[in-house]
Amino acid sequence: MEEENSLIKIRKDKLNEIRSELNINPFPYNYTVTHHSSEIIKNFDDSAPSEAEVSAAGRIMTVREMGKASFCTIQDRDGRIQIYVAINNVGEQNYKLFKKLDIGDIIGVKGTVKKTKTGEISIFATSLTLLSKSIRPLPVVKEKDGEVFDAFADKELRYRNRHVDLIVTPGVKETFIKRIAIIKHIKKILDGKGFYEVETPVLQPLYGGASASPFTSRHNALDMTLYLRISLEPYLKRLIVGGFDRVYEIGKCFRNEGIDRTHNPEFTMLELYQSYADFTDMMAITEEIIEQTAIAITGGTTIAYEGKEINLKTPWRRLKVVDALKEYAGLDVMAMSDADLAAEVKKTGAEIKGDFIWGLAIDELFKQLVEEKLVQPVFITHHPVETTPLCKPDYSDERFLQRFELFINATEIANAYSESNDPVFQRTTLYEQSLRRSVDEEAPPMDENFVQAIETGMPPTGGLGIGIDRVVMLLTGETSIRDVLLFPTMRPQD
RNA sequence: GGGUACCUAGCUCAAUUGGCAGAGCAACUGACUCUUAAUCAGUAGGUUCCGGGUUCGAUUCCCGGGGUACCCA
Repeated sequence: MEEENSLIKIRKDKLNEIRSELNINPFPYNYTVTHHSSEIIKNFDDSAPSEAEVSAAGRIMTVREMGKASFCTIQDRDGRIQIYVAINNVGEQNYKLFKKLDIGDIIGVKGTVKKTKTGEISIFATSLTLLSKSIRPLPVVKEKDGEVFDAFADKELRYRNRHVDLIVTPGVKETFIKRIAIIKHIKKILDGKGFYEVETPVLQPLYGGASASPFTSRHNALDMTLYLRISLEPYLKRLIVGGFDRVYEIGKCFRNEGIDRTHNPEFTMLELYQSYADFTDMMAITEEIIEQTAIAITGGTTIAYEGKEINLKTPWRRLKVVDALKEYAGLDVMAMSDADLAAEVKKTGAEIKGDFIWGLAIDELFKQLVEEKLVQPVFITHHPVETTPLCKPDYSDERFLQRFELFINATEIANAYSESNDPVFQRTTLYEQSLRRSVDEEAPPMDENFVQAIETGMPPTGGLGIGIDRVVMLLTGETSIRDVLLFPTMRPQD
């Protein structure tokens, strides 16, 4: 148990005094709230002040005591409002209670709404009710004219104590409310197009749909290993086979890899699959999702991010991987020998796992030399066939795929395919991929049940994956994934 | 995986060349019936992230460990 500091001791003593001296239950069961702070301020009519009583509740954030009349500010679900507490209005017992309250306590207030002499709309309290006594002190953040003093600045403490961060750091709650709105809006768009939202297994006997190391867990009763999914793809495709012709899922995926500004071990993906569609249909859906959501959240299609201006107005540019290499890196990879390609890869400092493979070399060069330059939205298309076994080759040149990745602000936001549905081809490519496990530990194992599903017959299908956390970062201006995850993964403290 | 920086009171931060560990806010006591970063007077509050080492003496220098942030692969 944590050692008790003196501030907590003092607050526990006050808690006992409230019970024993004032005969007040510090943790009552409910309280009737008639108005929230923002409504009170919005509804206030200076020309005809109402004498009607309002009842509000919230957490005490500031206290200014002055003898027999004091001010405090409470914070509720959507803002703050000042409370005027005068002994003449609330009575002696209530005022004694007020003197024992601390920043962080949750109170209910009844009173009338008026402006103070200095013009601040306030509740002139007629009674106070303690709703919950706080015994652990909050960081004290002061604010004047929008300027914040003594901000709760230690990111480690903020992430480890997000409940505190949400209370005291301006804007944090708003970011997460935006996240909620973004996801809601995306669902609305897809629901409107006749997509069914489904839930597929998080715990899986085999994993696939991406190249990544999984988290491993164990089922005791079945005495078996289970993996946390690395993508949503394998089960959503089974549903396409099963006759759901349009499905999507927004859910957590888990990848056992490092943590940085754009990676958290658990993150949220949207994947959708549409029967009878191809990757160009997926481009149209991607454009609609991002553009329309940006308009709904930010009010327009131009967003400022890290000092750059990003224009999300559609349609977006489409550029083949090999053309992007020509344009941004000055490399005509189609005219280069394998040896030249290998030498270029080596120059970038990257390494190719296993033997030289033409398509993977081109993919690596793209990642190393081009990605960082793709600030405005662009669909990068036609990756080499070796980059994934789950996508159809393009009929006009079978060395390349009917695939795109969407880049915005040098970050991969979406990835889409004309999904592979030739079962003979699919069995071969997945088997070959599983063999790569000897040189690439991220290559997923062979999934016989998945191949059998494809063998049953999957319609031509367009598939799309969107990194929700990255979309939220883009639309909220946050530069770290940790600032758009309520509870980012942290190492244990001790 | 590599590099750099940071970790001091509940919070935000100081501490000169290695020389008594400090301030503001918060807390506590008192004054104050329209304050708003309230004000005024006073009081208290520390395992300087952890473990070693050098030294008469370490928050400071060295080694190891932990955590976080930023940059790079």
